[in-house]
Amino acid sequence: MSRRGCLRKDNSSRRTPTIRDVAQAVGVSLKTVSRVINGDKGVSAETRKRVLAAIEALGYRPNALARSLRGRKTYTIGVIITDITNGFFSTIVRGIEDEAFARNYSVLVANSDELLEKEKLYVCIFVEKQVDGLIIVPATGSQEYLRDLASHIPLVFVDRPPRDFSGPVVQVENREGAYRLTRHLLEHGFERLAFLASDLRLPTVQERFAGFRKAMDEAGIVLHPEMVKDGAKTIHEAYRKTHELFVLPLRPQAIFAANNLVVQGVLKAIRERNLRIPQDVAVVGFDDFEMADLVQPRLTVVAQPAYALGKEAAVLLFSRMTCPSLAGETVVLPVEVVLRGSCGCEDAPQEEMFLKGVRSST
Amino acid sequence: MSRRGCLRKDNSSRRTPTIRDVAQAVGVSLKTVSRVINGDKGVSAETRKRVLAAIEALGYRPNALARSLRGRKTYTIGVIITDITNGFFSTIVRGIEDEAFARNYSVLVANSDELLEKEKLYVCIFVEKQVDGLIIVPATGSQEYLRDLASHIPLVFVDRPPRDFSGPVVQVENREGAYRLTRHLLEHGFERLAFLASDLRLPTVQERFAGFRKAMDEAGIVLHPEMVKDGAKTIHEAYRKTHELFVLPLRPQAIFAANNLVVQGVLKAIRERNLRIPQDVAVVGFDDFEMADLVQPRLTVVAQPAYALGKEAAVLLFSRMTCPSLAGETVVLPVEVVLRGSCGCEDAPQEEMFLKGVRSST
DNA sequence: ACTCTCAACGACAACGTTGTCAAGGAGGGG
DNA sequence: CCCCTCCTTGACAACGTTGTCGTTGAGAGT
Repeated sequence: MSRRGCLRKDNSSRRTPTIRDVAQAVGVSLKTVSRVINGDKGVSAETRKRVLAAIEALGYRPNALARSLRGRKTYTIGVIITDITNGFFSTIVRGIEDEAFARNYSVLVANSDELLEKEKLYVCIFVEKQVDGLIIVPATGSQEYLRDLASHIPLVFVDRPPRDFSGPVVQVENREGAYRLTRHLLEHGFERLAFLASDLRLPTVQERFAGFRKAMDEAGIVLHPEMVKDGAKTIHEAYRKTHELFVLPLRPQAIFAANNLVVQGVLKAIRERNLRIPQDVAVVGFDDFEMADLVQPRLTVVAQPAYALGKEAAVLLFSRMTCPSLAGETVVLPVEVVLRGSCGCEDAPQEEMFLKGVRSST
Repeated sequence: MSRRGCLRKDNSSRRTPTIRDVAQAVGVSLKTVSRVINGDKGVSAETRKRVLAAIEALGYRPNALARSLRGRKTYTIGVIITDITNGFFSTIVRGIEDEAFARNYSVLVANSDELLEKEKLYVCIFVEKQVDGLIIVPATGSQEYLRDLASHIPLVFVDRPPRDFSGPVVQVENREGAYRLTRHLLEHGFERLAFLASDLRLPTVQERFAGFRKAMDEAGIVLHPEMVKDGAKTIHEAYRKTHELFVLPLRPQAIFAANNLVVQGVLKAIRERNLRIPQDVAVVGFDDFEMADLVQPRLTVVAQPAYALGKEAAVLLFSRMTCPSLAGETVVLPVEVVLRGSCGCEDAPQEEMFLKGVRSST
């Protein structure tokens, strides 16, 4: 009487329980348990109840990995932005996440830091992790490397179109917004306008510059090269570039800051120089943010619908995931010029509820 | 001559290639290809070269899902914060993501919106997705539900300790920071201090309030209940609560805003009332952020090392992942009181490089 | 010539699910 | 009584990897 056959099928050890353990406990097949978990029909009420009880008792949790491997669907999307720390991008991510959450999807996030290599690496990692779709804020450089991938996995770009590659993009009216804002500046009578940007190679920045330029051209104003500054990728760099602007023999009368980081650097430099806004120099920015409303004077900006940008990108991605035949659409969201004090307008904060007749006390 | 045996093993159709396709192409076993992919030894240079060539030719990419299922490791961690839109949390996430990236890990993020149910749901989803670890900013409520989970998966909390549950936490000196800042306010001679918070049930807020209170007690100042306001979870709510503070018969001389959102609401209300800071009312905040430096006067705050908070949490998580025996540690990071103008101090912005002798021009 | 070692490689099972197909029994209609 | 249908259930394979173990053959040592 050997001990052969005494198979060590001891499942009692501390291991996270699987569907097999549940089946064994109830005395049914794997498939039956699977059916209960997925709410499939074809299970008697009696059996279902027993299976559910066993699941509860054992503390069984389905393994999404196995499910995904089998079902070829991970319910996960990848999001690559340049830097989550930037309020504009974190708001986009929030828009995406909310939409994903509503559809039972999770979100993998990555910061590319505007580095193409990092972007590529993350794309590779996320693809290997079998994400069901990818939303990308393309870094400077060529997105040509995505060509092959695009036919295998749904892809959507946000904020900027990719380079050397065409795919669905969700972006804002950069040109139009910059054009309108610049015109407004010109209507105030300013002529020496400076344009300060993070990176003129960025599509968004190019569009904004085009709008800026168009307004200038239409007004017949010559734009001096030294009034256009590039490379202000951080607040500090923007701050430095602003100072450079002010040591010029002909100082700018107004500064167009091409994004939210730049405008903060500009503000900092101006404060340091004890210049008054807008009397000594007017300032406007592209992209609104909470604090733009709280500095003195309040900042005039082009407000971008960052949250909607993310949400629409997600909506577009999901629609392409269910119906890949959709052609590469481009969605352009409207922007709004928000006039406050920094452009030279008289700043009239809207009265809010609590001020109805209460303004008295100092 | 029947057609039996003519098995339809046609792998040429457009399907993403697997390790099997590579093996077939080269004429070796699955295992050999696997070895090449993983850099295992036991493969001749010749074979390795041919396998690599086939991988390249077929555009093969390993499937991380299958790998993870087999290897019981996903190289993914889950991060649950309350709202990525809040600069404090997005910076924490950045700290985590950088550390994860350095270790070849990816990050799943989720916003709980301070809703316990949402937090639970995400924990459940992430666990099912087999994340290797979890970093959580616990929402208000009890984290007791994590008790069972904690023995199965490494868990680290950031910013706040969980309730009804003990686990490793990475947080800042809330009490100490608030205490020091409050003392500073008292040294300016203010006596009627108001404390405005998002939610007094939050551990961080409780600690900050305790520090605030301690300073007040030590100074022998009675704290009137109406000087403590709760429930300012958004900028707008903080704004409203601030107005409430000002219709009181005895208005506060200084306001302690318990977080970065609150301080923005406070600022907005004060602006609207045309009060001067700090002459009419002083303002200080907990948590520093870029714009605190740009409002007029600049904001005096307790600066929290948000990035380090995230980074340390990740470091702690990874160390627990490799060595689960580690007891539940608590890491407390130091804070710094940053004196600027809003507390009543004379605001002296530090001279920066560009101002060396340039200040002249107006 | 024989054994021994070691490198190179492969067959097989397993990770935890779910889709496919088929079986078994109950019930209804002729 | 038989056939057909429907409901419930289960066996098996497959998803794409990798760990275990076994096989083969070349070369070294005696």
